[in-house]
Amino acid sequence: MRTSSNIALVDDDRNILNSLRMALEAEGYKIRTYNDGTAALEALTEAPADLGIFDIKMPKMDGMELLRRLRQISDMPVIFLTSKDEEIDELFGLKMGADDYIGKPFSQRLLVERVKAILRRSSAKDTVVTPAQQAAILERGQLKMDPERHTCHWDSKPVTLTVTEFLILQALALRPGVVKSRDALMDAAYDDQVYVDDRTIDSHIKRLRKKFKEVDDNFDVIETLYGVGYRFKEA
Amino acid sequence: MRTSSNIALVDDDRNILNSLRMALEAEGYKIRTYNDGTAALEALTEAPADLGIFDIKMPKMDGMELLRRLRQISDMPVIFLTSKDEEIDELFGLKMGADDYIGKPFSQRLLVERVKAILRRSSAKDTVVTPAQQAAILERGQLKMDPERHTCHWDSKPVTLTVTEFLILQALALRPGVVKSRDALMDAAYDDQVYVDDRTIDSHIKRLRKKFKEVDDNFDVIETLYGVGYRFKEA
DNA sequence: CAGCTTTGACACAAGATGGTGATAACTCGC
DNA sequence: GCGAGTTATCACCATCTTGTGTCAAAGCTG
Repeated sequence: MRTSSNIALVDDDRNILNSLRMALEAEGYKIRTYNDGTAALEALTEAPADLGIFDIKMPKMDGMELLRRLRQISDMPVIFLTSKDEEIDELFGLKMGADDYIGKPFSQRLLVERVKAILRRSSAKDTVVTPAQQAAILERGQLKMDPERHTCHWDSKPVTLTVTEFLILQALALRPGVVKSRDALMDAAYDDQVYVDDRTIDSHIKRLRKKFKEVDDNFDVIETLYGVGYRFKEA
Repeated sequence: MRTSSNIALVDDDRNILNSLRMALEAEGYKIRTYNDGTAALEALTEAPADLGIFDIKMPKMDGMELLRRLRQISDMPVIFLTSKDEEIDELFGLKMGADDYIGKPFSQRLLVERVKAILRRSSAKDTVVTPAQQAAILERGQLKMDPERHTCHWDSKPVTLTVTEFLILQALALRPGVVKSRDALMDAAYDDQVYVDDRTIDSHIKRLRKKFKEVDDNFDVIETLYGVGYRFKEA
């Protein structure tokens, strides 16, 4: 990855801190760790991060309070770590814009997935697709998609797409010529909380190409851009 | 390199001092070593360096204190060496502008890479490229670059660039007539932590020139400035 | 519940890319 | 014109990325 995201970990348990640091560094993120909310707040004031992962229960300043104060200076996404027996004021978290809760004990795999999901969203949010666009009939050359009927045609020949395929193709066709990263395509096809492997997008692209090849052997409208993503060929 | 950078090493362990001196001198840097913070501070007050590498734990004056005092007279970049069992006050480091932490034991190769990355950054930091600039369509004479589509045209003829090539050309074209050192180009194309050889930039420049020559035999917009870097020819 | 579809994940191979070192060519100051 | 220093170019190889086949899990239908 060319530019890696910056994550601030805050927990009073150094074991958790260390194991999370390792797990996330293995994914290529830059990690900063803090033992309590006070230190974290100061540091985040100095230098912002792309994502915060806060333990709820901490000495000096707990996660909630940390978030409350942080919100005065930043809108960075935040994941809360909660023990099952801890009282969570989920409403408060919602108001303050906590993006996720993960209950301890949690699997590192789960956490990493959530992290990816959240960072994916915040990095791709500049290219949001409006509901209106999603509902509108889409015509791009030989392609015609009708979301309402969930039908898709190529040269007036019907192509049966599954839901995921439909969403991915739609996201691509909506902006012909524009490269969509795999992250952006995930954003289009999946719920916010879900993160699937990058290669899953490849799988769907493969299935899309195959289905269209069956009605038109020369189908080549989905272009691959090595190291970047996919693109719907411009007219 | 025309003027080799000047590095101040401060550590109370002479073995570390010596091995680091050797490793860094092999890279062509000028090294000055000090055994404690007091001596280092005096010397740095007299004659500044381009980079400091400080052990955190030292007699007389530790690395933190050294940095604090140093900041009153200089903003040179600093790398801290930390033992795993040492308490790092990362916040302090952040405020004071420490640029990196390296935990002992460290590989010399790692350290040398960090050193190069930091010196590169600090020498090129005056020519930062904003994300907005990176996303904007760029037109300079016959050249047209569209980051969103990841397309590049010369006289309306398409030129296919890889990601790295695209970033380097973009950095050059963004400021026609301005010389970009290889360090600055690395900054544009690579993540902060990564350091690649100077020759790598040459390779990419070569590949760029070749690709443009293929569509226009008279292409000469990328100029070489002997001993300095590259420049996008001004209109 | 059985059978079908959809989906995500993985493994592998093929291909693209980019870093590196060597060497030749060049530039510049003297 | 010489020599030191700098750049161009080439080819190799390691690494990263992608396409595809396969499989098992999950979902859906009747």
